[in-house]
Amino acid sequence: MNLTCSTCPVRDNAACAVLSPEERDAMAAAGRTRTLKRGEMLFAAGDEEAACATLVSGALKVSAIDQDGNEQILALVHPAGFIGELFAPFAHHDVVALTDSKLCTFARGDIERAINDYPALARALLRRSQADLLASRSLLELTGNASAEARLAALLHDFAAAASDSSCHLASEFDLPLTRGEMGNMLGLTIETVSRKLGELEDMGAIIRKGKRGIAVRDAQLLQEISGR
Amino acid sequence: MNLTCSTCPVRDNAACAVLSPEERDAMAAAGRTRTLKRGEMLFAAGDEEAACATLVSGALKVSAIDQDGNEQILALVHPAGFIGELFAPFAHHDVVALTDSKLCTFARGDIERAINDYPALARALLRRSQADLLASRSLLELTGNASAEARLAALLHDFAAAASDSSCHLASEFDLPLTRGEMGNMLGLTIETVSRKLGELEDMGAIIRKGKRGIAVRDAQLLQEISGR
DNA sequence: CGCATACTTGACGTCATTCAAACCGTGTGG
DNA sequence: CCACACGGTTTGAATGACGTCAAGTATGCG
Repeated sequence: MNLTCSTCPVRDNAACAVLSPEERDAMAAAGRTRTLKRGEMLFAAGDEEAACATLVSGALKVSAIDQDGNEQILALVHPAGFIGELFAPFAHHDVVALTDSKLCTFARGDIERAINDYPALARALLRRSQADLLASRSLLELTGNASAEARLAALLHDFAAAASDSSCHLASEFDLPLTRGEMGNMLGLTIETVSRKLGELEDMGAIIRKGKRGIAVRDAQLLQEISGR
Repeated sequence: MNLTCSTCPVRDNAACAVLSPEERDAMAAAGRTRTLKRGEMLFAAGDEEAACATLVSGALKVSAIDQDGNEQILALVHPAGFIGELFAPFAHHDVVALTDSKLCTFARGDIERAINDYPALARALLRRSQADLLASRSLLELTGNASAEARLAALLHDFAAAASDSSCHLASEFDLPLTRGEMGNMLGLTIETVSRKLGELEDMGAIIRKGKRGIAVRDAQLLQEISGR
């Protein structure tokens, strides 16, 4: 399917926002939209012709599978995020949809050409890459020393912040984008520990579980204190 | 001190290698060399006027201090590496010299100007940033699930690879660039655990400790197996 | 309705941490 | 030269947090 940037929900936030209208039209001619259902894979570790993409809606996970078959989630991708290892000969990680998602994909060659032709695009991607680097290091910081409780509290805090439209306060209620197992894979914990600690956070009065995936923040202050930041 | 690119040991590998001679001269006029002694800080988390820099020789660590005062090492910087958060209003992490180091520093404004003026530089920094991102995710992968033994084995393997001039095999003998405590901070372990596991790796025949910091690789194959990759 | 998938809960084991003490190499001052 | 203090390291024993194994409980979907 061809791209229709004019109605794109992330056209002001994605990397392509820095392009002039003419430049964007040229990119749009090279790109294609693609939809992924929950669980579908965009590309796998080792793929040589992994496309690049901007996420338009939905959510993705970037994960690695170790030699025992355990998945480790390395990053989440939110709308306007860019996926693709530009200078690597093959993909290092799997990229999978967490929810039904819409993307705007480009062949590697087209992106490389665009980076050369449009300096502003290179700068925009550099900015995104640095943001991804910071996010990756935050996760590293979190999984490095913190207790299971603190890790989970921090993750919930992040989700609540991401689910809120305002950037300054938390959503009071939201749905978890990840299963217990995925949260465990992200934080270096087991399903059982995640489940138990969620219960304890509820007992402490920080959150309330609403069914399987729903979370209501009862005491944001407390949640933040437990997370240790 | 002014820069003398012609004798710079990393002039073919650092980001500035992509510049034309004239462009590089212009950059050199804006930059300054700086030396750091072991333990000296380049900048601290929160600094607003953190300079950017290319590491010429030595080694740096990028680390965060949590609210209990524990350091967590997020990344190591090797010669030709670039340091600096280009788009952040302030530094998020500390950067400290692990050994006596030589850098080539630039004011943030000068780097930003150069990125705008020289598209090739933006691309080179993008490439570096993506490499840093991969490194950060590797560390994440390592500290996520692996046992203390596997983490340490992987770290030693990486050091042995970094210490070798050839990119395809390990150095058979090298000095640890980090103290036990720093290795622990990097891997999410305590000093005591690092010390014990080093002993066990020696008992298993994977390595031989030569004094405090020296390591000889006795069985690279075994080391790799223990590391689980 | 019945199966599958995700989640919860409990009992128990294990690995890394914690606390404590001793050890080593190096530099310093008497 | 020796004593000694200091930082980094090693070693031991006890504790505890999280993992493992196993059983049981929703929730949803054909």
